[in-house]
Amino acid sequence: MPHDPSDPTRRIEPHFETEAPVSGGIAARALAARQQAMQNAPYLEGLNPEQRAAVETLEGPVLVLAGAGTGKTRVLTTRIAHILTENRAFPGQILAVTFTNKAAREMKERIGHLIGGNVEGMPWLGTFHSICVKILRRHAELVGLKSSFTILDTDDQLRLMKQVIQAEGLDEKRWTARAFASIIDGWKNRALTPDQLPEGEARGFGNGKGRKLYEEYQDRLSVLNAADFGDLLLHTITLFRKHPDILADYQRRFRYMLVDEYQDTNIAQYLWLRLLAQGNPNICCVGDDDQSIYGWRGAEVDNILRFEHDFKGAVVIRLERNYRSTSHILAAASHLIAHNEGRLGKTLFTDLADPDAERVQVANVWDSEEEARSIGEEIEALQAKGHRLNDMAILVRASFQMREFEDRFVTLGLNYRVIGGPRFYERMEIRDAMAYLRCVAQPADDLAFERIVNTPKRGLGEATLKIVHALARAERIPLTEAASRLCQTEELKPKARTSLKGLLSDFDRWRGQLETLPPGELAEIILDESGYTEMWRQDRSAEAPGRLDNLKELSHSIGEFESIAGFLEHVSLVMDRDGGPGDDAISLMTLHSAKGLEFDTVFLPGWEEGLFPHQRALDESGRAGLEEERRLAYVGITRAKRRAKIWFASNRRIHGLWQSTVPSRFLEELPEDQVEIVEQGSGYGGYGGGGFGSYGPSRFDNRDPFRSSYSTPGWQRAQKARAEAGSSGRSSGSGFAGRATLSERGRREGPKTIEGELVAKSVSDAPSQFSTGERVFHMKFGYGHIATIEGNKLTIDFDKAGRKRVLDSFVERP
DNA sequence: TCATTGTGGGTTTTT
DNA sequence: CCCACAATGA
Repeated sequence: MPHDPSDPTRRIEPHFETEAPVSGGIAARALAARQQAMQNAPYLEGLNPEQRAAVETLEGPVLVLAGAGTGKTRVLTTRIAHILTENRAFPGQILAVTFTNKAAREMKERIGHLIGGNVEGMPWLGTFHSICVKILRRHAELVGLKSSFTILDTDDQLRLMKQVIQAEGLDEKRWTARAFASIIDGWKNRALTPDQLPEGEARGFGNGKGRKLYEEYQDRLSVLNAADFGDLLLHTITLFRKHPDILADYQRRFRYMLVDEYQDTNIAQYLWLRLLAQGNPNICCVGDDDQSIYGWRGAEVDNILRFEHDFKGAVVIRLERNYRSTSHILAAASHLIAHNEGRLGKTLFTDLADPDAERVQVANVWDSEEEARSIGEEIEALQAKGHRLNDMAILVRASFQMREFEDRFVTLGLNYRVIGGPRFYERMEIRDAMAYLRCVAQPADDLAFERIVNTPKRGLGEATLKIVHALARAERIPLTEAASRLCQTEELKPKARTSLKGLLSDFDRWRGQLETLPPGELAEIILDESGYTEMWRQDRSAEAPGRLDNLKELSHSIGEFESIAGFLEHVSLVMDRDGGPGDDAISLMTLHSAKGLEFDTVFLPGWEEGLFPHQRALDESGRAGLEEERRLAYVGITRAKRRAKIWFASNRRIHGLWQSTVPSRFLEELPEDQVEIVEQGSGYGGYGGGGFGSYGPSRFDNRDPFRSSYSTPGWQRAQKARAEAGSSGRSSGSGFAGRATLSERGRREGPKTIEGELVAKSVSDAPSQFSTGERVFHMKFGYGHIATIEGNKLTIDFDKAGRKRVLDSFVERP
């Protein structure tokens, strides 16, 4: 631990040596410290009594049940500040675990603010995984790895599993690598090593070969000196179990333990925590059982439900005072979540009286298209009243729902931002580039080698690779090693041999530059000399320029690291997405990725049976699945600070087929008093209007006279036709608001907008007047080049705004 | 080695 | 319906 006197954290360190004070006058000392803290601990000010209790109850197990918006992070960070200020422990004696890097970063930052200094001295604040890596690097040999082990990403895992499945001679279609990956994941989430698998489960996969495959996979990992994400926890648990001395060491070290988002822990994480807490009961878990939405990836709500049972003498503190939302929103959310049985029970409340507060709104639309249109109108109306797009979000259940909104926003010229989705480090070109770097920095990295050996094409196809593989496996040596041996022999075709030789000597040359060149520069050299950048420059496809940009960005960010190795370590654990708030834009994301965020206005579309709650959750997990879906709804509503607006459509296209839908049961579970049923301003004619305004057993029933009795495909087609006729008809009748906004922007005259929409529907395959590559101008997005054309829909790479899909009627030649 | 056709699957995602 | 991926043929 650093003891630099200039280090600002220095002044918060205790006066004692390595052991924290546990005995001898502790009571007196604690009292004195507390009194001092009460007097001059600004960080305690403004905490409500429950928060304060959560901060000050330092000894023994504590469960803080922190409802949405009740100041959970504040409690966690203040608690750490409190431990430090009261001299209960060194920074290095506090273990604080989070799930995401983002959460860890935020905590570090906020602690820094609280105690006024940096928190470099908190080495054990991080994600479960990063802390495990830290531990494993020290004791790697004890779990069959070398300290330099690499961490595989999902892509590498899949390829490895595929090899294992092939090696066992199984049918790859019947037993896919993907399925195997999720099964192994499940095993690792429950901390099951191959020998611990229950017989039934072991037989369930791969014609009864499950255990064998798992063993093989683990074996391959260890030969590669690699670990997957699950291994990081699993190996640490194994380490702790097999080496009580090492465990005792960590138990002694961690005087205080804090866990964020405890409701998201899986069994392995729970066991990991329990092992550490056995030596020292000062564990504080913070979480909200009502926000447990990750059961499908191994999270055990039971962990939080059973806390008092698992940690004897636990104190449970409930944070129910909400600082985020209006009372209407809280009432709606509370009412809904009260329908869950498996919960510890909390009721959120707020003291903030807000006479202008809007009730939660529920609106019905004919189909998803009208849903998008109507939400678009609401957004524009709010915008006109001075609300910023940054303060609004659309939260969907499934990502396919996003497309309709994107299309709509593009037509409206409304700035939007999709949160989530494929991340920077998951893009193909970035993975390829990183594979090159891995080959150079880690010569034994077979997976990286395989990935790029023939990218760009250099005549090293399957045939060559097979030979290299055979030798590598026979000799148990890395592929690069096998390749270089083969270059000495006549086994390969001359062409392949020359090419392979060239690649290997490139690797050697770059390795020689590892020490001398700055990492960013070297990365660029590697990508250039390997021909990788050239490959994309030659590529005429629309994505190529973007990929080149990404590569540039990559070598730029490598420049910020000490070494390439340091960069790789960072990336394998910190798969952060880039991009901050940026311009004013509405956020579009799934309910899952909205957890932890908040917005003034939240739009919640798609509340229909089958979609939300999702049919598959019901089918696969029954009541537990339904409850998790309900928690997801709860998360969605509680994201809203001032306005929550829920939509459900009467018809939705599912797998290409139009289906009439039933309103979500969650709508019935909202409290009548806080909810307002809205007739869409966009005019909603006769459809379903009959059921509105009057509450009853099924207040959201559309009363469509046809729905219940007709469900043949032919009838559905007829309904669809009717919907389309209806929608354009409605547009002319009541779509004036939308059109006015458009023409105010000076884009098009009103009628043309409608024409545009009609055109979009009816003659979408008419040839466009534009051609690919042409430079065009768009009112909202500026200049750009046409990437692709489908009918009258253009995909354009804008200079500033990036790639967008727009209707051709909105662009013109410059 | 590449382009085309066929097939299957379609919820949520972090490390 | 639409996308991604795998097998197939030139």
